[in-house]
Order: sequence, then C-alpha cells, then structure tokens
Amino acid sequence: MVERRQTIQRGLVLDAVKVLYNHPTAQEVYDFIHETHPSVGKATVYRNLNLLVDEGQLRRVFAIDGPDHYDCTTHTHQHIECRICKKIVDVKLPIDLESIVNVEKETGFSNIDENIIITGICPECLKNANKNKIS
Amino acid sequence: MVERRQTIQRGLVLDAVKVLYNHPTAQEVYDFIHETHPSVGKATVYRNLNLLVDEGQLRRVFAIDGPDHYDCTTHTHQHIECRICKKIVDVKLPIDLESIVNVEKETGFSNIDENIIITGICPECLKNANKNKIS
DNA sequence: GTGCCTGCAAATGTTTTGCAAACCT
DNA sequence: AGGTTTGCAAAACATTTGCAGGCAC
Repeated sequence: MVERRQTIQRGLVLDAVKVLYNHPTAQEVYDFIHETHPSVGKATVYRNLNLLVDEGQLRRVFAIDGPDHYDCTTHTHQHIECRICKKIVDVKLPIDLESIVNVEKETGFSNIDENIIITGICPECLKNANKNKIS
Repeated sequence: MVERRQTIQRGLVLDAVKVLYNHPTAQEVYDFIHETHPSVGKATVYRNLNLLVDEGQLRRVFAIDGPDHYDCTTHTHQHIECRICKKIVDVKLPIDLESIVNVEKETGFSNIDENIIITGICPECLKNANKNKIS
C-alpha cells in the first residue's frame, strides 16, 4: 500500500472538479486553479487527477472526441456527448445487471465497467444546424 | 458534394481494414500497407481512413484508452475493450430502440449513435493476473 | 488542364515522464 | 530524515495540416 500525503495541490484539484460540476477536462481544472494559484503546474493537475481516480474519489469520463473529463459523482451513471460542441451530460441508460451477466457469459470478459458513453447532437447544436440550413 | 477520386492508396486502406478484420488501429493499417507498398505515407492512411468513415464504408471505434480502431462491418453492433491488453471484441448488447427514444426525450439529444463501447478484463489477462498473484 | 490527392515534415493537442528542489509527516 | 510530491521542461503519442509536386478524370 502506498503512503499518500495531504497536499494543498491535491485538495485544489479535488475542489475544482467539485466546483466545476459539469465534467471538466484537465485543462479546465488547471485553468480554474491557475486563477487563484498561478504557481501550480499542469503536470501536478494531471498527476493528482490520476491519483484521485485511482483512489475512487473521482471518475474519469472518456470522451469520444477530445480530452478526458472528470466527474465527482460517486454513483454509477452514464454520459451522452454532443458530437458537435463536445458537451457531456448525465443520462440514465436502462442497462440492467442481467444483460451485463449475459455479456460476461458470451465474451468471457469479467469486471465489466458499466460507465458507458454514447453520442448524439444536443438541442442547441441541432438548432444552430437548422438555422444554417435555412439561411 | 465533393468529387471523390479512385486512388491506389484508398483501395489499399480499405482492403487492409478488411484483411485485418480484428479492428485494426491506423498504425496497424499503416504497417500492413507498408510491407508491400513502402512509399505510402502515414498521413495518407489517416486521411483515407477519415474519408472512408465519412463515406460510411468504415466505422470508427473510439477506444477507451489508446488510439482509434477501424471496423469494416456494416451492421450496427457494440464493442468491449480489455482494460489491460486493449483488445477490442464484438459484442451484442441488448439495447432496444425504445430506450434510445427515452434518452432522446429525457436529454433533448437527437441522432444518437448506438455504437457503444464498454470495458472489462478479457479471459487471457484475467488468467495472467491470477498467475501473478499466486507466484 | 483542373483541382483533388499524395508524401513529407512540421505542427497540434493531450498526457506522461525525468529530474532536482521542496514539502509532508 | 526519508520518501512523496512538485514545477518545469522535454518526451511521448496520436492525429492533423501546410505545401509542392503528382495523378485521376
């Protein structure tokens, strides 16, 4: 077991993800921290994000396109990402445990992660796309 | 509408993905082509992969970790990726159309892409992990 | 002949890593 | 004191782009 130390930087990173509730990227976390603590390096942000994910205090959201996002919610849920503006929104997919068991039987895979991301077009981007079509 | 030309390179890329049936990455496609056609550049491979995806002749598989993969299968299906060896395998998830409609209603998102990727540990990697534990 | 396509190299964007100094306990 | 953690810069990795020449049509 690795000994973990309490540092200012680690607390800043965790707080930033909590304040920036809407699935921030590492860059967004860095920018937020940089406003009040300009001396904190970007590598430290990345290292602490990885560390907090390992500890289970944060969840990594693998975006379909672009950088990873981070989520401070503890309960299992899924995400939908807009293919145009890359925004990520929470969604509850009706995936039941039974189907996971079936997948395990079918593929031989185990430890299946139920954190799923799907993609679509968000209402705002759809509106813009239609606007452009008319003009 | 953009005019598309038939080039040797484009054919090579499409064939490579078909021959390397198991969801090759851009690098693997490049390596395969490079064996018989060393003059083909990597940028050309990337450009043609993008082009073929746009045309609908190939499907891009966004891996959870690591580079994108490419799939020549035309029918809709899902993938499961091993979190250790990064291997990607086909899987049929019981996602019904009804749940997609519900997601559209709930989130306001449209054009939802049903190509989903989930992660787990493949049988081979699980075996290796257990072996290491005993020794 | 037009202009899309190619190959090369350089740039881009995201994340990791090497290292010496600083810090936590 | 000892090992973690930090900040910086450089490296690593995947992918895109600028450009001059080449090729499809």
